[in-house]
Amino acid sequence: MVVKKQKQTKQSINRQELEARILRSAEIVFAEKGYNGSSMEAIAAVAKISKQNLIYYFSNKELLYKRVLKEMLDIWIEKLSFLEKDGDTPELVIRRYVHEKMQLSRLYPNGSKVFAHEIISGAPMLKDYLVSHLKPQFERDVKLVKSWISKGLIADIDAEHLFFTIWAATQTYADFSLQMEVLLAKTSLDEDDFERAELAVTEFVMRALGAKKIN
Amino acid sequence: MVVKKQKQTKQSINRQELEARILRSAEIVFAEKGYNGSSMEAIAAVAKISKQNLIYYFSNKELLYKRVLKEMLDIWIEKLSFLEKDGDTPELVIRRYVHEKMQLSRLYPNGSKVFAHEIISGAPMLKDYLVSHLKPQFERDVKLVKSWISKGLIADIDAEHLFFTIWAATQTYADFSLQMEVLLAKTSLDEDDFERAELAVTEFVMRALGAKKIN
DNA sequence: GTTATTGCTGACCAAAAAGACAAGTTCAAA
DNA sequence: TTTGAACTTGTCTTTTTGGTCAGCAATAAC
Repeated sequence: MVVKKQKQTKQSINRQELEARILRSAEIVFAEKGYNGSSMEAIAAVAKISKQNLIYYFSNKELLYKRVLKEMLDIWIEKLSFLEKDGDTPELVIRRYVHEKMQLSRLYPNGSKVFAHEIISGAPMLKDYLVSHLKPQFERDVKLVKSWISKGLIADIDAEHLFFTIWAATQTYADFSLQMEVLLAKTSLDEDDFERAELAVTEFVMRALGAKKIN
Repeated sequence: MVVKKQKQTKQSINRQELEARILRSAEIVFAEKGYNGSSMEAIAAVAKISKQNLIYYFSNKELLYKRVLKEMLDIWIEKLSFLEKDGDTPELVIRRYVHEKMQLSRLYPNGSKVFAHEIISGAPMLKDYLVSHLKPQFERDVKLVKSWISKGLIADIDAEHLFFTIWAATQTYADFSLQMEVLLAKTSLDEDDFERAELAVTEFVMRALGAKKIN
């Protein structure tokens, strides 16, 4: 693919910066209010621009929403490729996978929430993307896990539901953080909470795999 | 508490029925669209009454929404009391807990989704209830698990995060059912899927507890 | 049968919000 | 410095939606 070299004028730099700021702002508002509850005006206010200017950059709400969703999903798909490098044990691969997923919950809680809202709502804007992008990766990853099982490298577990469980257990630290904050009597989850969470989840998963050594 | 005996007229019976139908309808719409995205008109349409009549029964949207939420939470709190009967092993108690939670995901997917939307959005209408009702139960249950650990009945796991993981892993079968349907190439999760899911989740949790026999 | 209560509906209103449009402003290239 | 393009804003229209209100209809009480 040919990348058109764009001259970096003052304007184009501003444009990029402002677009990024808008996307971050939209993420915050969509995460809290969902698609329908978020007004362009509210997003503009967070981004500190006028509604009209927001519309200039993203001509309508649906488009903006889809951009936010797609950004999040692209990050996930990139970071969560289940790559088996030479010499990696299944244990290490899965351990790394849990770690990465947990990082994403910590670093992108808002994007994660937008995604969650969307899926819970029946994914009206996302279904096709799931089929075309997520499903192939899922099937590949499931196949790999099943091959580990058949080679006796890990315990005989349900591969599909292993993924569902890992996703749920990690994603919950983004989506349901408020519930945990209430139950743990904290104003927000800090570094330590995430570390403890990752340790706990990793240990659960490792035991499920029948790993011998747990540390 | 004195229960006022209400005469069961034809009207009052209809009222109860219609109220229940409205609540079920509201649950469906709120689950799909969230609070802001759900219009009273849409709820009325599902319940097959006029918007004005809906407002006659539930004078405003917030009230209706809170009723739906409260109904769901009351069911949860009732079904998920972590009761230790005489002779129950920790293993059995937790096994039953997972089973109950899974049942709730299967039987009340819509209520579960409404709850999820609410928590993800920062629980604007629910925070107080969480503090007053859920937190005490959580703390009691955590305490019990910790006592099991100190008695050496189960492995030394992180009690708080054990609950977070169980909740996430079970709730996901209600909230994220669409994602699974896409990935498993099904139009809806059936009895078998839930059975398989429960088996998988139960096994994960049992292994995490360090249970000797797994079946 | 008459009256009072409960249940229901149509006509409306006010607020919110998406987005169109036109006009003005800033900036970069010639 | 001029010119055209990129950027920004104020005004207006239309649609949606939560909710009111007055009145009609069905039912229960007497």
